[in-house]
Amino acid sequence: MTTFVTMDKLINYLLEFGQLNQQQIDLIKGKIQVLELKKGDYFSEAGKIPKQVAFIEEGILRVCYYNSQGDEITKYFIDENNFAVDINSFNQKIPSSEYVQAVTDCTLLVFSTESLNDLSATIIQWDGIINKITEKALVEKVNKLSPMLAEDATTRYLNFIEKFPSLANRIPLSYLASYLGITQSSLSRIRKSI
Amino acid sequence: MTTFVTMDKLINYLLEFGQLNQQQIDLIKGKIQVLELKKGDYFSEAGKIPKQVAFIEEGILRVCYYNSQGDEITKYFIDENNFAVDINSFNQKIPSSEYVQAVTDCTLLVFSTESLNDLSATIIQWDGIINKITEKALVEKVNKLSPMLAEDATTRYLNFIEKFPSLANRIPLSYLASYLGITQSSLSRIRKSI
DNA sequence: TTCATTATTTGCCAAATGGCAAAAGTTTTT
DNA sequence: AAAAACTTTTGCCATTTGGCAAATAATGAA
Repeated sequence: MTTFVTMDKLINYLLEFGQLNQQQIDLIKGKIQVLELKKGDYFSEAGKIPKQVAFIEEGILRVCYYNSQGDEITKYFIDENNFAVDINSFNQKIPSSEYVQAVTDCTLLVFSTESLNDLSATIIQWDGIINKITEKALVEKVNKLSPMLAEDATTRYLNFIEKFPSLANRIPLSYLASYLGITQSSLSRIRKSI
Repeated sequence: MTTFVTMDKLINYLLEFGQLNQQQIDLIKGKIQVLELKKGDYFSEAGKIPKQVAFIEEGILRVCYYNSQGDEITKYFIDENNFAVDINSFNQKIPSSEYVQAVTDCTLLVFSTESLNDLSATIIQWDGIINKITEKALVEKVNKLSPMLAEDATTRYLNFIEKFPSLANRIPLSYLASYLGITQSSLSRIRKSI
């Protein structure tokens, strides 16, 4: 199945962080590979060195890992109009310790390492744009996580619903419970109590 | 009181992220202002637009804010050999929502906005180095915060002690309790139980 | 030193969350 | 449709943490 993808979301997103002329935009579009993931598919896996960066055109991904007790922990969810990559592993070219998995069917716009290198070498503003995007994404993650510690589980759940209204009842309890830092049965009880 | 400061820690730290020749190093050193803070002093305050970036040569800072209920929350601690700045407010030149306070007496190496601009314009590698440092610091924060949600308060406290062995009993309970996401009395009980 | 102030600990009880296993509900496979 | 596999809910009880106020300890000022 092929889906028509305009890439407008991506281009508009990039333009928020710097100017690009039409020639540069066309160059960028030419580097992109469209990747459709079905719910449950993995975009990248622990143990492998990530070789791609994805912009989420449509859908929701989650980043997860296994902790020292062997529990699968959802570190965070990433939604539409954001980039997904294990930035540390990608930059340092070391095996990732995380999985990136499609929580819903997704349309991803994928850049390979080589494409990114080309863009970096060709478009003078590229690195600056990417750095701004990276920084903003990380700051957002910190600002999201930090207050969660002070909130009780019900509040964390309500905040999740607010951010991902369509998701709460359509993903496995385990994804959400581990993200919220509670057990599945506690989450089930919280749901009932609301 | 004037303290002799070699700035070696800073230079070595910068060199981890990129190469610099002696001339560049001297230029950087010339832009630095040494700032001594006493325990409790503020490096920057909420409501103000941050105009400085600090490298912690000696001591420990904390970043804190007031939540919607008016509680003072310690967002994180920053120790020696790290930069401190409310990066969002600094870059966007908007008033900060956070305080940066000395938890112990500190020796800071301070760059002003203008100095940073000069260095950025003069040293070709500067932006790259700063971006790498920024990214690494933010990734570390995410990786630190994320597992805390899944740990119980005692584990979080033990991890804190491990990272800041000298601090646990020398700072107000309130700093630490709000960082750990528990009340002061809970922290007091956890302390006793260990 | 003494008083005043502030920080920490403690007691008491309530609320939140965990652990485990069984029951109920869903989905997938045959 | 039935069976199997998997997910979610629930019961029961233990543990953790919170809330509040009083007691104690530590700190700073007069």
